[in-house]
Amino acid sequence: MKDGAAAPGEDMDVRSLEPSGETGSSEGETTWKVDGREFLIHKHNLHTPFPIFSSSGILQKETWQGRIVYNQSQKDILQEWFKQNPYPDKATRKQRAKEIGIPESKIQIWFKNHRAKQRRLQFGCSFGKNKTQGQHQYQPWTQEYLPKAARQDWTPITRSQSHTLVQAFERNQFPDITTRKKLANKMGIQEPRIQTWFQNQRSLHPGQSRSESMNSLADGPNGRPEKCQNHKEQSGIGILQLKDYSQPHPEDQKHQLQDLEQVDISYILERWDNVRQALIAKWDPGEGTH
DNA sequence: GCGTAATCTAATCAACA
DNA sequence: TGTTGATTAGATTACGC
Repeated sequence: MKDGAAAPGEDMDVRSLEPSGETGSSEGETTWKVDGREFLIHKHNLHTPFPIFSSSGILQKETWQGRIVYNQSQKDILQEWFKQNPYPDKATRKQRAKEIGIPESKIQIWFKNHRAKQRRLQFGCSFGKNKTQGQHQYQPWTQEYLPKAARQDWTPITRSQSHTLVQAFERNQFPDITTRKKLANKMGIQEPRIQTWFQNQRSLHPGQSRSESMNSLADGPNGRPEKCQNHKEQSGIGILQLKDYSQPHPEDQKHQLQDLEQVDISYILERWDNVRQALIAKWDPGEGTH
């Protein structure tokens, strides 16, 4: 854990957020000192009304869910279970999840990624390039473990729940983890089921692309939103990111920020707007606000 | 930079009305 | 039997070390 960084899924107390002045850097860049840490602000990041911090910053819970880092003992256990059965059914996954304190959906993801890894190891990187090959043709494990077609825990979705989901889908076909969790809590359905529902709906109703769901304010130089792939260069400094895949509309984004528990979002928005206005005046005096 | 958790689409299966 | 929730693979993205 880096100093000052929140643990995955853990919110910092933004009430202590206190912009303490800018420090100059290169042209079109400045840093915003917040609570002892520095956040880099790029000139082209100023036209979003809602600051989105990188994972090294404050509001991590945006598009990318903070990833779990399994410890060695958890990995050992998972690998041992994988040897026993690379396709555990839902009941088994739930049981395993309880035993090592990892959500069942994460167990499922781990097994899926591990199967892919095993295939790569066995067949090399070229494996999977030819999609005409049968889906289960190259399993490195024995036939007895081929995936069962068991669909346990069928989740009936009521009419009112469906209505809520459809409304959410119409607003945004690519809800982020925060939105999915909010929906899950609201409807009493597990978040992975929400995710599955949206995936199935996107298959049934292809229309809005992922990029179309992005905030129009977040358009990059080519009229398309910037891809969020600069984290590797950030190394310890937060960036107020302009883009977020799954924010279709500023109002939705505001609602999502408001949903961040324990966060006085009006405070951070107020501060952000002050900084933004000051920087726009500095960098684009003639442009004014958006 | 690499390993890998998380996410996507597409195909398919199977429970349910 | 059609609809729809669940699961899979492969590809890809992005985070942590």
